[in-house]
Amino acid sequence: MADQTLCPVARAETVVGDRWTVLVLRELFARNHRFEEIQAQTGGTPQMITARLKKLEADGLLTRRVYNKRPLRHEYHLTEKGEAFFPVLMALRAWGEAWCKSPREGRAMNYTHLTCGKPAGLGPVCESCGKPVRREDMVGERTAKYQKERDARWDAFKASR
Amino acid sequence: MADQTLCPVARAETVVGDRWTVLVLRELFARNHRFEEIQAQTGGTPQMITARLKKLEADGLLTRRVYNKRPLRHEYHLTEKGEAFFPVLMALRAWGEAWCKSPREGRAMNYTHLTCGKPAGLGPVCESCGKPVRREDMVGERTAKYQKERDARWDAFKASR
DNA sequence: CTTGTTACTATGATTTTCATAGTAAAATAG
DNA sequence: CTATTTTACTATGAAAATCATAGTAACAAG
Repeated sequence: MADQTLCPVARAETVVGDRWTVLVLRELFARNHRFEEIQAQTGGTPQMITARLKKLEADGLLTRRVYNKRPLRHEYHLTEKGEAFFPVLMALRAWGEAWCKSPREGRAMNYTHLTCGKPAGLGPVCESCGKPVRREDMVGERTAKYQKERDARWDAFKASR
Repeated sequence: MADQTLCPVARAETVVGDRWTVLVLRELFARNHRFEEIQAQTGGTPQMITARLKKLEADGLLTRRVYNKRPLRHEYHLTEKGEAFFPVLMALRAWGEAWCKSPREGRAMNYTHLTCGKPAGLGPVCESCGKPVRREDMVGERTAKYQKERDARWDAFKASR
């Protein structure tokens, strides 16, 4: 865990400073827990995904859970440390929505703040009620366009074998 | 700008999904605007830094500003898009402080929330007054230990030439 | 007993990164 | 006025990571 610096950003980046790693985490937060789904939705090669899952496990962000013996199959689940990464992903999402898109492309996800029952928006606090949002107080829903995109990716993945 | 996906996280990662890029941004937020300082504090090789600065400029997160003609010298400054990345960096910092350190190592930075005059803490909202923190409402101060670390890195960099 | 499913591993070409060294264009020092 | 220093890079070649593609292993279903 220890790097050679006190800087928390540098520390964090040795763990999550990699595109594939972040995309894998995105899938885990989206409750896709299996290798195949993660591979299909991130578009990574098997060894990219294998390597990131191993490293994330070694770094304590996820655990393997057996869901089938014979043949032995695992699901990947976030630990507390992994779950704690949520605010970073939300901040990244907000920045991506605001600065990496043309307006007409539209959102990928919409979150509802369960505490107040209204849209949570992009910020660290709910745009409707102003309270800080926690993951467990929100439900995310994919927009139709984004859901379609994901379905298409899954189909394409399945077709290529 | 357009990738092949609507996902803002994936979009963002094509821009900032890289250790060096994030460390360069950290230095720019720390108001280190020159090549040498950035190189020294990130520990990158010249071409790592050159490449990231070029890409960040191409992606619209920073601009070059001439501070000396003859010889031509530039400073690198964040654009609005670059400045908007601040919440991500803060979220990453919070996660790094909370999960990538042993408690006895201590903080690297402490921020004071100018609006209320008290410590801002790690969260997206001020731990003292509860309001969302913006960059312009905060002053960060390096802890003595972290400042010393940075001074040492600078000295070592300077000594190696 | 062949086909399908899931989760990988193997391979070789390409690309990126790293460490080290060197260049260029002045400013400053002797 | 020559020699050193400063700042910002570029060049080079070895080492490591990544990519596309293909293949394997272990079982389940028909």
